[in-house]
Amino acid sequence: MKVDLRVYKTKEALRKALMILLKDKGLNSISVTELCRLANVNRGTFYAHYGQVENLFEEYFKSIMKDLGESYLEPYRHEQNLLSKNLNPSTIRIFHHIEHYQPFYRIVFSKTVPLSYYYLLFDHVQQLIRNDIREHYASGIDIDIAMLSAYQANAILGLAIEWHRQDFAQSAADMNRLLVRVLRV
Amino acid sequence: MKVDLRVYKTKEALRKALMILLKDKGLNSISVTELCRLANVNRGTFYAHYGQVENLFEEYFKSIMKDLGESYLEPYRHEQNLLSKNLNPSTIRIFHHIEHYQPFYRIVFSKTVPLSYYYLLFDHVQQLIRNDIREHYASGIDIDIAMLSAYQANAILGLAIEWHRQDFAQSAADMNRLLVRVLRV
DNA sequence: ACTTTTAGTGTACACTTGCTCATTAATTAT
DNA sequence: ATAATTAATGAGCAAGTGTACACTAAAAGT
Repeated sequence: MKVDLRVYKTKEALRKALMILLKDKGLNSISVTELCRLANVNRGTFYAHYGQVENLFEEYFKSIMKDLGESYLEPYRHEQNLLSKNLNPSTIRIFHHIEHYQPFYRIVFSKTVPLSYYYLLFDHVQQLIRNDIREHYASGIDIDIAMLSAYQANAILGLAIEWHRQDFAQSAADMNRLLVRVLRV
Repeated sequence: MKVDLRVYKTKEALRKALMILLKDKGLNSISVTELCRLANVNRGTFYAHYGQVENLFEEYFKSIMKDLGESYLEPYRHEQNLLSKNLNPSTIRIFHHIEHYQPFYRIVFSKTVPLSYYYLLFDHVQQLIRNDIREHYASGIDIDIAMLSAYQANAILGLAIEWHRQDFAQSAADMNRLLVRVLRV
């Protein structure tokens, strides 16, 4: 099933308009009306596709999450397990990923945005960790894997939050080294 | 300076109305109009005090955060350091705190709510951890304390998120025991 | 090329939002 | 008790929201 060209054009126009507006205002203060005005799309058309500005952003979000999954999952497999003590910093790509999409993550970590985006990010990282645990601790360790992976995934995101709060002052490589040292405490 | 009785009454009425509405709808789908209708408060009065529904909720939030700070900070001081290997589960009160205010935390952890509430919670836990680190690791360890505390605080919140996701199936005591085991992995 | 399908448009309506301001009324200070 | 203060009200306004529906036009299938 091919995508209707009209739909494609409409969505592109809206996405581009959103990116422009996001440069100087928060997601929640962008009205449907001004977005459509800028995108030259009828307001009714917007509602047919999205319903609210957040949903449009979410679509973009998911494409970026896909990048995190595809580009960064593979390297893990060929390296030491993710959270062991003899962790190789270069295997952890999440900070590089965030650095690469920095303008985007400034939005994701901004206070006014709904918690759902954080959860989408959390889910992805948790999944990466979960795979890692499954591979390296074999079948059964005596702890709930959902809980263990939630703990470790969110710990890393804690560093990302603090990184954001410090306005991304450190480089991604710095953050990797920092993670390794934190794991040794 | 005494609080004007009229102000007190208005805020009370609004807080109660909000609690009622929150029982069967999300924070973001509560309109100012319906809130004021239920509270018998003029819409203009609401805007004079809060500006948006979120700010009203935030006021309530902060009173609960105060409880987390006051009731749970003290016990830490007389126990082993918080995140050492010989941690006593009973010293960690955060899960009990969440359990106690469970209906409230169902809102805080719900997807549609702004990230700011999560940050308020994060800040408090980070502060607890930070104090703990300062006391037990003395003056200088070779790592950025902001980062280390962010890591550890958010790790614990990761467990809370997963707990919420599993609909608080475990008891707070279970969560404490789980934390101890996670720390030993 | 022609028909069918379906996305997008324009308009309309009832409602909410955020804000302002003169008026009313409750509370505080004397 | 009375005056001074200030919070709350009600009304009004321009703008945005969410939804509906007949229409127009672009794209897909043949």
